[in-house]
Amino acid sequence: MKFHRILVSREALKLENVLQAGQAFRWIWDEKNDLYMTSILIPGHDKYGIVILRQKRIKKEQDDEYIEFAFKHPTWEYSCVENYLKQYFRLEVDLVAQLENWTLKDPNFLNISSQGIRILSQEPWETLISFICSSNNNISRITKMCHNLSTYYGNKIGKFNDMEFYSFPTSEQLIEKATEQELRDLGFGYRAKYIIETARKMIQDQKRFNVSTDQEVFFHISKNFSYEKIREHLMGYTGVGPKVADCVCLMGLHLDHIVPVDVHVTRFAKRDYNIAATKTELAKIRESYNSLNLPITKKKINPELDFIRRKLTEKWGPFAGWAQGILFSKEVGSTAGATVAGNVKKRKRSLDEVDNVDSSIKMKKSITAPKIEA
DNA sequence: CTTCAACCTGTAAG
DNA sequence: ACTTACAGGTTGA
Repeated sequence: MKFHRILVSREALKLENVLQAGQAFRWIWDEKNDLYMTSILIPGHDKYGIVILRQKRIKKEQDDEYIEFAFKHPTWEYSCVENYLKQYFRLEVDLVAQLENWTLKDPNFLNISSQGIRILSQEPWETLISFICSSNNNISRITKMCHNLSTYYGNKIGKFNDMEFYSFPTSEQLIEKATEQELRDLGFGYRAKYIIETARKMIQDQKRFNVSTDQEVFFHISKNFSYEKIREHLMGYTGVGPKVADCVCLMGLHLDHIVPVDVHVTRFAKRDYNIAATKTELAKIRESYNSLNLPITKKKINPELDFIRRKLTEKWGPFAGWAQGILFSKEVGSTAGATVAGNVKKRKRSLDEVDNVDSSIKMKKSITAPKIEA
């Protein structure tokens, strides 16, 4: 297995804080070898492949800082994987410079490190389903759900280190193979219905936009719609409210200025920024969705949270979503009370429990319990 | 239009 | 052992 390097500082990217901290849910951490592994689809190649990443934790003096990647796929060249990873990690965005920029505008950033937290550019369909699963849920279980979707409804990709890898299922595969009851038996709870209905609507959207893949549907709406229209469309799926829609916009459709507002963001927005809307401002927000003719948004939106979203985007600028990622991590870390400064919660998946899935619905423990790193 | 209970499940904490 | 609270929300009344 040959590893290739991509130069990037740990200040700009820390795999441990990006790959398993609530943004992506299908990276597997091999604790023993300190590797991160997943299956990915590179546009232009029809088959999924396996990517392996690693990053040294300690930097020696005057050493270059880099991440390393290896891969397994019939036709990939190292350069196309490198290009893919560069865009997956959005390395064209200078995180250190952005942090400086936020610090200038916002004193709250004064003593904050980036922790190497970046916003990823993920596959939108997978992002949508993952974040539908995220509602009223914890990272450990979301991770488990995403892996189970792949294992039960995706395609077998191949093995690495004795571990079987699967693709993330398309909407078509979900409709073909999964039922609501089966997903419930797999532990999805009330989200089972959301997933089935979303997959069904996605198939309809493919017809409506005259395309044949999930990805093309997202490409279409992202290319032709404004942010408000994109969100309106996303909230047309069952189980998708403003927060999930914004997560898809930010992490799936690279709308970098979008700030998904959840309970943690709401907390620090009020506490640290004193953000509170007046009645007039709330009325104005409602009015804006009326005049733009966005009935679903109007129905699902919470004007108070939408106000917070607007204010934070206004404050932080074009990469506000990235700023949110850093503060969010800090907020969750401190509320969890179990992380040291500079480290986010880390979770692992053990190697031996993943394999060996038979056709019967058994699932449950494919992921080990969350582990907090000291 | 706002408010609020209900919703599945796994796990840590009482 | 047994109970309760909570987790990056959304829905429907």
